[in-house]
Formats: sequence, C-alpha cells, structure tokens
Amino acid sequence: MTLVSNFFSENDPDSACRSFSQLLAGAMASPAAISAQRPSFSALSAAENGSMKNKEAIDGGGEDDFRLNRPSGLVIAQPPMFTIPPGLSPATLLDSPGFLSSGQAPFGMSHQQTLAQVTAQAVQAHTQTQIQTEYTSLSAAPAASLPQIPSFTSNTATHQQMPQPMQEHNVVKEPSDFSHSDQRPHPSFAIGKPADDGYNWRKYGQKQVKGSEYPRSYYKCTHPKCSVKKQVERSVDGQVTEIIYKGQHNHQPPQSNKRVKDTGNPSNSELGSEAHAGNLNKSKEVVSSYSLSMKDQESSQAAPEQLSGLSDSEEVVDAETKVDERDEDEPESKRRFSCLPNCEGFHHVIFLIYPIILIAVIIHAHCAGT
DNA sequence: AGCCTTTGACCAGCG
DNA sequence: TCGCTGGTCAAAGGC
Repeated sequence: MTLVSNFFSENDPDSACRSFSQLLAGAMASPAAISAQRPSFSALSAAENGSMKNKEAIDGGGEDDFRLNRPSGLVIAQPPMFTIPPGLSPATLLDSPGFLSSGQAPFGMSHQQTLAQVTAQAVQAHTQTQIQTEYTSLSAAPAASLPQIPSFTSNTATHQQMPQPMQEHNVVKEPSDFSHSDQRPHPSFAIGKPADDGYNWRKYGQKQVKGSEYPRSYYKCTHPKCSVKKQVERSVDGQVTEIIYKGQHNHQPPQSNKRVKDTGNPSNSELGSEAHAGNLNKSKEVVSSYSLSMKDQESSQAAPEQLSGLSDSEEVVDAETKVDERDEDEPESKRRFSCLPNCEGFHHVIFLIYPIILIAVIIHAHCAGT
C-alpha cells in the first residue's frame, strides 16, 4: 500500500480527488505506457509482433532465445498476483462497480484495503522472485513479456511483466513460480504426479529440452477415446514449472476418489474438473488447450475461469470460453470471475498502471463460509 | 495381471 | 543431405 499510496501522492498531490480512471488516463498518456499496455490487453497478434521488436530493442537485440518464436507467449515468471484474465481492459476494470466503490466491499474489506494488502504482497513476492524473474525473462520467458513495458526494465527493479495475449497456436503454456517460500506450490502440483486436473494421465516420454532448465515430461490422457496430451516441466525438486495442454478432453473427468485422495486437496481436482467440464461437448476443429495457473496462491482456490486468465483467446481456451459465454451479455464493466461453484465469491481484477509498473491485482472475495 | 514410469531409440520438421 | 531439436514409441522394469 505504501508503494501505491506513495506513487499516487508523489505523482499527483490531488490524487485523493482523482478517480482511478483519471490516474489511468494520466499513465496512459505516456507513449511508453500506451505501447506497454496494448499487448497486454489485446489479442492482436500484431501487438505481439511489435512486442517482439520492442524486446529486442530492450535487450539489445540479437538474443537468440529459442522461446521467442514459440507460439505460446505466456511463459512469464511473475508473482501470483499478476494473473490477468483475458478480455479485460484497464478501463473496464477501473470501471468495475466493485473497484470504484468507495464503500465497504460486500466481504467486509474495502477494495482499497484489499488492494493495499495484495499490492504489498505483490511487491514482496516480486522482490523475492526478481532474480528468477529476470533470469526467466531472458532464458525462458517469451519476448512478449518484456516489450509490453518497454521502459520498465531500465527504470526500475520492480518492473512487472504482464501476461501475453493468447498465442496463435492452440497451446497454452502455463508457467508456475513456486520459488518463494510463501507461495509454495499446491500439493497436487508438487512432487509426484503431474498437475492433478481431474483426469488420469500416463507418462509416455521425457525429454530434456534445449534451453529449458528442467526436463519436459509428456503425458497422455489415459481415457481410451481421448487423445489429449500435456507437457509438464518440473524442476529438480519436483515443482511444476510449466504445463502445456494439447487437445481437448472429449469425456468427463473420472469421478475417482483416489484422485482426491492422492492430492489431498479436493478443491484442486474440482478446480480442474470444472475447467474441463467447460470443455466438454464442444466441437472444435482446432486443438484446444487450457491452462491451470499454479502460481497464483489465490488461484489455488479459485475458479478455473480465473485460472485461465493468462490466456486471452477464448477461441482456444475453453475454460475461458466458459466465462465469456456466461458473461457474453453482461457489460464488460461488470465482468467478474466467480469462484468455485459453491462459493458466492468472485474475483475482481484491478490493473494498476504506473509509469514504471504495470500490475494486475486480483482481489478474491470468498463467500462467508470460506 | 494390469497399469504405470523410465529411458533409449526412432521419426519428422526445420534450417 | 546433414545435423539439430522436439515429440513419440516401445521395451523393460516396478508397483
């Protein structure tokens, strides 16, 4: 909160009298800010292309990172709070009734208070992972993550990387960052079986991929009529660093208690199942994929809709499609991301755009029972 | 016995 | 054509 309040006070003594929209407008007045945010909030591939160029400019160019050309541009080692659901613009978020509400949030904490907490956590988390983040941005993260904030890398140590719009290919890469002690991986994503998403997987291969720190494991869905595959990269300590889903389940997730027992966390299985349930009975020619965010400490309890937020192409991200379908007729400004089915809570996603930091904060409002 | 993981070999795409 | 790389196959072994 100190960071936020300081920023506002330093940049505008009258900030107390200004709305976030006004602040945003001011931030966006900067060409850097504009160029920085466009790729983040747009699915335009052109923006991504531009971002690539920007990255080269930032990095001095010529960095031959094999991942730069990979279609899945979502690999960003970022603190958990920065997951940004697709289809949301800063203005949309800032126009959110919940966000603009100056009163108490329905869950007993004002958004300002929540924002303060989340922001503080974000800053702390980012500080802890900065080294890894920077490393990843060079060696693992697609260029798309950096160019969105062209001036950030050089201006501050607290620069943020934003998720990149959905790639043109139907593969979603889902990185995870469990390096910080206060954001331990979800048990089901930790050592042992691949990320428990409610389906059964059989490992059919493992390969040490060039440029990747960790070996990549290949899994197939064990369902006889399902050809979904996924690739999992796991660090030496068993923590999942990245999951790539390929394909689309054409069956219900097995309703096995064993699965729940294995993970010891039914909510996660439910989470995965929910996401996959959204995939069912959808006929798509394209290979679809979806993602499970494992690095969002809040998302460990969150709805799949939010988990898919790293991607912004609902045409290929089914879980997200589920959201879009539900909110299709709802004004964008009222969009929010609901929690688990039995939870009345929802997520507000707030973008904070500073001249040097672009942060998305997710405020998770649980139902009273949780 | 069945299913799983492991792991070296093989294959295809690309420069 | 050759080498590199990512993805897959399939035999072997474990549970």
